[in-house]
Amino acid sequence: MTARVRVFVVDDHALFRSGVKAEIGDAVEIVGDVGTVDEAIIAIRATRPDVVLLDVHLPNGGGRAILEGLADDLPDTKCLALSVSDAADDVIGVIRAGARGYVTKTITREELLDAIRRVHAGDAVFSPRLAGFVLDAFAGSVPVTSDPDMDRLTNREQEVLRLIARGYTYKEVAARIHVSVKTVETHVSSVLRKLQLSNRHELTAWATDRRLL
Amino acid sequence: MTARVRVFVVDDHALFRSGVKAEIGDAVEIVGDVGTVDEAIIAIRATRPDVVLLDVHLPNGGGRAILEGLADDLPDTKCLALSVSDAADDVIGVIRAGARGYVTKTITREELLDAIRRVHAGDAVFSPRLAGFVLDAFAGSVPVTSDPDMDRLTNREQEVLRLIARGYTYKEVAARIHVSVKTVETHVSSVLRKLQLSNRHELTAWATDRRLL
DNA sequence: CACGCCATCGGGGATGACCCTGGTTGATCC
DNA sequence: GGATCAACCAGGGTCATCCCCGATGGCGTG
Repeated sequence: MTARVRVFVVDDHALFRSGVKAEIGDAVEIVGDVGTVDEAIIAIRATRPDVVLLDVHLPNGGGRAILEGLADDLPDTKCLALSVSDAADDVIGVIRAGARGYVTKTITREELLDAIRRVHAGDAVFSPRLAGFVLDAFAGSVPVTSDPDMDRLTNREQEVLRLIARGYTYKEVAARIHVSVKTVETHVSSVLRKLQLSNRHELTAWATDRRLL
Repeated sequence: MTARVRVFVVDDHALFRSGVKAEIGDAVEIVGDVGTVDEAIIAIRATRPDVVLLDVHLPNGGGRAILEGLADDLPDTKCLALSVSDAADDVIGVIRAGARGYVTKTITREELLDAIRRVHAGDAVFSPRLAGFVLDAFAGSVPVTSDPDMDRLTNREQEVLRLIARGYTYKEVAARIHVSVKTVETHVSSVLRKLQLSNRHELTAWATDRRLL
């Protein structure tokens, strides 16, 4: 390792940033540290660090906002999410947004340095438990968290909902479940009202969100 | 660790299975080993091991066939893919099928034992480089391998396509790109004709398939 | 310069989507 | 036995979707 890894720190707690700098500032080069999303996007573009240590929970959008703000502009800059949270939603969200690793703040100095080096080398780094969340989401095994909205629909309404969401016309749905088009219209209206949606496109989006297809 | 982890080995090379048994048979309990997909599904159901060491490349479907054959019947049995291949497709495929880890056969005895214990504990285990493949696929950063169908559309048509696929009405699209509703209709017609689709619902499905949203 | 392609717009029309206000039947509950 | 609700159906209306026909101007290519 000839040159030290250039690291940028984003966290809304100045004390935490100081802690990171004090702990690992001798082993890596801290090229900057900020506490807000907007500052981060500007400063990261300017300094082009090797690795960004990114707090997941920030005002104004959090780490995801930064990842999305940077988009694909900096292919050589890897982001390592660093959070107190070990919630699945946080992990999955930030990974979807493009982070290359996720570790919790309980990490030790040595583990953090190792994680930074590995992310910089192109590897993905995880607290093992958290990797499980990602895999579950990836395999699609999060089976829809029992749906209160869906329960408010009658059986027939749910049946119609599924067909409509797949793009069938009212006429096709009517033929398929052997009722009149008018009945289908009635059911669709009920579904839209109960789910507070305004048309079948939103309904399709709603259904795909919940993987009901 | 009071009881030894119960491990089942699936690999079409008997020599390799012997090697695994010789190497780690003292540290874990090898409850069985087979070389074919069909035998594996039967024997794994019967022995209910804690961890299955699973070769990815097998005759008759490979490791994925076994994972799919077992489906969710054995929630307490974790599968650790073990392969000579470090190809992204292999890794992603077997993870999608439900494997909880993937390591290459270059692994050392100690690393393998550690991987087995961690998978058994519910963690996900990866050779770091391979984890990157999974994350890339998960973040959807495989940006659609250059789309011949899409290329046949003009810029304006692609723009309209994206908006229509998101559920905007013709009127809303017209307002957004500052043209008349009639122009939007024309573009949509062209898109539907060129892509050989018959309505906007199929268009939405087509677009989500390709992750154009 | 003629030709093709793109982008823009229009008329007219058939069908679909969505809403509103009705109605009947049958099951269930108190 | 009245109240409630799911499921079914109708008439009539408005707007959206999608198709047919057509037109104009710009822009690049042979």
